[in-house]
Amino acid sequence: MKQSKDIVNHFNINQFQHDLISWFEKEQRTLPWRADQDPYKVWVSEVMLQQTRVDTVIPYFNNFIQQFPSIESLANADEEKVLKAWEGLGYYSRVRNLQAAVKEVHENYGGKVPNTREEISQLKGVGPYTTGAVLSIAYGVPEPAVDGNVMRVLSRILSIWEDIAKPKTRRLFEEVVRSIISKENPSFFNQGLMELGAIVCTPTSPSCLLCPVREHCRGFHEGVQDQLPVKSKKKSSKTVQLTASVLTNEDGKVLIHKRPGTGLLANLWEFPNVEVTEEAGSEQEQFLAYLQTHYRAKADLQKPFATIQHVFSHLVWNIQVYRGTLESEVEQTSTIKLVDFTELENYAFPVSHQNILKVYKEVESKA
DNA sequence: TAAGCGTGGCC
DNA sequence: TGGCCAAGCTT
Repeated sequence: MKQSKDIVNHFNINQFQHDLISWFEKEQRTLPWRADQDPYKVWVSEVMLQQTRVDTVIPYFNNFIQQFPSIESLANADEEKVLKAWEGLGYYSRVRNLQAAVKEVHENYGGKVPNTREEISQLKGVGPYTTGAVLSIAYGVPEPAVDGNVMRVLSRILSIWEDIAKPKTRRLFEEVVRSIISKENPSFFNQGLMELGAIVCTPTSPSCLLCPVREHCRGFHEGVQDQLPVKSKKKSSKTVQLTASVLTNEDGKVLIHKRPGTGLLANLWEFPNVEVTEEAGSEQEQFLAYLQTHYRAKADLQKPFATIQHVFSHLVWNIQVYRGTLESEVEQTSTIKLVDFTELENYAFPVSHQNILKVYKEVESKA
């Protein structure tokens, strides 16, 4: 691994800072979280933007801030409503961690987001990137905020060939940023690097001819910008077979289940479902046995009305979906509910189960 | 360190 | 169309 000192040797730091920040001042996009530097709003936006596109985040951010405009309002909010506000955004542990961290700020920091690396980085869900982003953008502290954009942009500008998929490489880039960040305007420096990655120095086909820091770019001068950054591929995902059902009782109410508080889609609601295997008898038999043990419910299953595939980042669900009628009473608990269809909108569902409901309604309307 | 953790858009 | 990608964090 190279040393960051060697990497920035002969690099015109002052001119680079000036060119980058001037460009950002002129060309930055108008985004809702840039209206002010309220540390809480900066924080919320940074958490939402983790692994998520700007265009996707914008409506979620506006709605979330409208519902929970302050540290106090989010600290006191019902978790069910918080999850509902995050529904469809993915990586749901982000928002459970955010609320837990906001509660800590409310209780232990007088409702003020801490402004030191030591304090803020210890909050739940606040890692190295978010620490640097909030410190630099909200408080003007010259800390690195190294995300995928920054690694791509700097790997090209400085011709760095380390594998950016490795955790160790992020730490190298943090060292590099520490050695070139503007002490006068760390906010615009960090945001400028990210903005450049988002609209000019894109993953494929970077617009080098429009780049404000082209003169500083070793990758461009060497004609290797398309080979950078180096990023190893991750393993392909597994496929899981699931059987699920929309089960209604004689009152027309539907059975829903709350997922466990840890792991995939934690604390979200779903229609009853179980993983089925080749060996353990027919798919339908396995599902009926599951209903008996998990819900103490008997049901009359019709034929599957849909096959839904849902692709996650690390796995694929193939879901056979049955329509069915409950033939016994179901005891309701904190994780098992019988609700009217019109009430489903009060519960947060993963997209896969939103799709189950959508197809179910389409089939019902035709019948 | 590697794997788990969502979703939608893009070509 | 399936793989890749997008302002990462936790364990």
